[in-house]
Amino acid sequence: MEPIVVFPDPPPPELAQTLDMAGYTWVAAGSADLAARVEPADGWAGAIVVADRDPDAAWAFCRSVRKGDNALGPLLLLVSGAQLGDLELRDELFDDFCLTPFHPREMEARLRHLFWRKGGGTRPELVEYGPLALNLETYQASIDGQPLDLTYMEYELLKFLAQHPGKVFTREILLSRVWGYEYYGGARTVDVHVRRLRAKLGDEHANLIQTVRSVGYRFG
Amino acid sequence: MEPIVVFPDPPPPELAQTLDMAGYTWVAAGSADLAARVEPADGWAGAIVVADRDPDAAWAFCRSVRKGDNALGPLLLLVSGAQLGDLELRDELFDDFCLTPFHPREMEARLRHLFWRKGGGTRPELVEYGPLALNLETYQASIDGQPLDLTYMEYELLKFLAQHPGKVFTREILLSRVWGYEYYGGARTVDVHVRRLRAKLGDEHANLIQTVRSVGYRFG
DNA sequence: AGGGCCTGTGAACGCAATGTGAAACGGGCG
DNA sequence: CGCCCGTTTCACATTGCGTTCACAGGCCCT
Repeated sequence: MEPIVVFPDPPPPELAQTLDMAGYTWVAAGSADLAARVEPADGWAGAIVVADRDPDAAWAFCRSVRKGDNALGPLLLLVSGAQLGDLELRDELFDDFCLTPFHPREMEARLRHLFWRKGGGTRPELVEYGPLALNLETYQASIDGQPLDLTYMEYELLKFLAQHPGKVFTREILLSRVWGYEYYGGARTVDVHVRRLRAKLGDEHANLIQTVRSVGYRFG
Repeated sequence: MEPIVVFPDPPPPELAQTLDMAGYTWVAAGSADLAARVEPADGWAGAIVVADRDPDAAWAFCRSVRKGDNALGPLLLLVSGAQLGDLELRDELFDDFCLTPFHPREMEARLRHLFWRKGGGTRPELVEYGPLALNLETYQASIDGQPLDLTYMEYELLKFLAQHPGKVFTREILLSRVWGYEYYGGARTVDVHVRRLRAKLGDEHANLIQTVRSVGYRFG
């Protein structure tokens, strides 16, 4: 089995010990860049991200590793109880989570179950909503079966919105979740991307992205 | 959302309480037969099986419910730490598990994540009062199920009032709490917004916002 | 009944939030 | 180096809606 990539470097000793005891091979990486550089030819089996120490760095790692073109295996988060609320908007970033301090046997069980699920049923990684379909593997979007020619940011923005249909997001939230936490720039950038998305969606479906005045945008 | 089926009947009180608090509708079933008999037309949203009391019965329930021709939603197990080993050979029976005693917020997070993975639908945060419902995530208000087209300030004012039913607020208090502490403007602004709210609520429900002469307004 | 408050009502004003077009920026590639 | 594409920023147009005002109507007290 390919190794698991673990963030951060070094990981907490109890995590390292648990992984060793359970017989997993793993490699620690201090950043997504590093993880990509030392990635084995056949990819990582999955990732374990410790998020209770430096949450922002952990989320950034998740995002980067999930955006990689390689279809990364399951991603398991390690969070503190106080972070449970933070998970709400980040469902797409992880497959399972475990509270710290964790019981080694619980961690083992979760990892085993994650990898079992991975091997058993390969699901088509799709986001669908009405006539819209986003293929997360091929980075292709289509509406009514017609492929859309979206740029990277357009695709990412549409994906994020479509993953939370109905929910309203402020421009600031969108900037931090789609562009990245460290992004510092004008909020009007969002408007412009929304405009181009609407144009590419066509008159008929432009209203898939709705404006909520003095709040933000909503999909659906 | 369709109800969740819970085993056994009755479930542990803390589980029932957590589900209620999180806003899920659920039905307890003492056996798979019973669960099949009372199943709604559109199926169960998922299942929660408490396995720490009577493991054998719990496994039997899982097997039966999984064998049903209906594609049951996610199945979440509730197990004790001592049972972690038992999970190893039963990966196909469940989608996620939670250790007892469980933290309500962990349970909520797992349920949300399970249902998110299933269909993208998350449980909305609502403010409800009689026929009125305010969805805090989508910024949508509805009365008797009919959506209301409210502006931002109308929505905010109605939300504030509905969050404190029965309580009377002076115009000054409303201005400071809804508009903002630093707000400096005429108190008649409140009147106008109340009027438009009443108009949009319709004749039948206009009295949801009551005038308390020479004091202010009250909801309910 | 009458007068003083208080609230409801309709319309108009003005600003702030958003839409829109185009130009500047920046990085990758030939 | 210069071109191309995607992104960001800016300036301007537009419109939605929050605020204000004047007046009408109702309630309560004397």
